[in-house]
Amino acid sequence: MSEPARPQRRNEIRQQNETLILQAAEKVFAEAGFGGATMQLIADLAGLPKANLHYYFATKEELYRKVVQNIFEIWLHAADSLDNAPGPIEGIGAYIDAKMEISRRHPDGSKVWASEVMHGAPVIQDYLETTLRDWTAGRAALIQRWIDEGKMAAVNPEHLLYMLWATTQHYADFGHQIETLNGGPLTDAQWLRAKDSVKAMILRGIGAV
Amino acid sequence: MSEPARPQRRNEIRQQNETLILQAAEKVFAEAGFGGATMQLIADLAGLPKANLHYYFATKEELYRKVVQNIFEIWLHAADSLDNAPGPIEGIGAYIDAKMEISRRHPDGSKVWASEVMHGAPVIQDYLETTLRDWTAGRAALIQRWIDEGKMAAVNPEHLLYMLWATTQHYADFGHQIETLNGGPLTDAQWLRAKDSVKAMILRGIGAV
DNA sequence: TCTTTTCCTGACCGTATGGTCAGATTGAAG
DNA sequence: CTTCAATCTGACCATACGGTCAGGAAAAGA
Repeated sequence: MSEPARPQRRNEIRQQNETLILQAAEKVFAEAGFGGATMQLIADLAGLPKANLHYYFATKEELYRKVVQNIFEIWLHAADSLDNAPGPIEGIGAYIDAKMEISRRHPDGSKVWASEVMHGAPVIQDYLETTLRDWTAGRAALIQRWIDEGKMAAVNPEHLLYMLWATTQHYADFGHQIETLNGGPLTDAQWLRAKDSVKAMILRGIGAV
Repeated sequence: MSEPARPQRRNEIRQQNETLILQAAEKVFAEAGFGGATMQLIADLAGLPKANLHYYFATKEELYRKVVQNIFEIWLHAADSLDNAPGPIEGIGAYIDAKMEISRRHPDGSKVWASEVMHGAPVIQDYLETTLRDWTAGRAALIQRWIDEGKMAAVNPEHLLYMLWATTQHYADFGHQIETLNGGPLTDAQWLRAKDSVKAMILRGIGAV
């Protein structure tokens, strides 16, 4: 085997421990916020001594930055569904599907992102001003094109994007509230219904039928 | 004058300092999160010595609890617009107006609430399970009644409520992101457009026309 | 095998934070 | 004026946290 299951190859040690730490960090940052999170908690969750964390990530800020950057990557790739779609029904429908799936599979990441933005984006302000800004402008233009082609109602593209973000991420960021009102975690069927409800209301709301 | 402008009446001293501290606390908690906020920061913002804070609020947790409870009150009263409305156009329209206004006027409160829920509602879990649960059930029934009367499409009432919360609160919680994309704070006209966009998309989305 | 580089970690340090307290100050009551 | 209770605050304390470091273990290279 050239790729053994429990190896101690140098390359893999680094890779393995870094992802281990990043996963633990994402969870702790999501649950406690940046200020409430402690390196000791992250270390315990990762099953490593605290000093080992500082070997891979010099400071708490650096570790946090990596966590946020990872989330941002996932976020952006979710938008591939929007592009190359013939119209809003397929494009926005698929985008909602993708974002709802992220809310379900990566709720911690969503919370860290929300927390970061709520606190004024001290770490990823530059991303907002460059990458996200360009991204938004591009998709707004795409939506405007669909409007001009008579494929949907003349809604404001930016506010439509905000609504898409808000509605889908709500199921992650406010998942605890939803679970409390629901009397427990959403089942597969309930997630499906949530997704369908969101898609139905938004697609009808933008006149794409 | 029985109510002088700068009095030092015992009653008013307490009242005045408590609200002063609560306002400062709301801002600091919103900007830094519970873990990142410090009593010293709150004291400085309130213009009082730190020890004075502990005279009015024994612990950081107690102060935080009061802040969250205050927000919750405002939240609930915003729903009066829903009740006693003849139908969804007036009721939900007014509710969106009210919640958008709160997002504009009390963004800090909204952020503290979001943060509290995201971290698993350690402080207001009982409120979620009692007050909010009853509240939600009542409004869901109201929406269902409108559906049964043919005044709107047969959407899922709970998911409609989630969409209303998510969309309106997004303008407070993610206000920094929106401002960055917008190139500055929203003007009066832009807030009006935001409100109208949200109302138009949601009302059309639920088939209330 | 010997050397070098990477990885690992217990013990430690300086600082910041939440909270305390004794005593001063100030308004109310008689 | 005197008394009493409420209000205020500088100084202080114990703790917890982020971060450091010297030195040991282990893999890679020669």
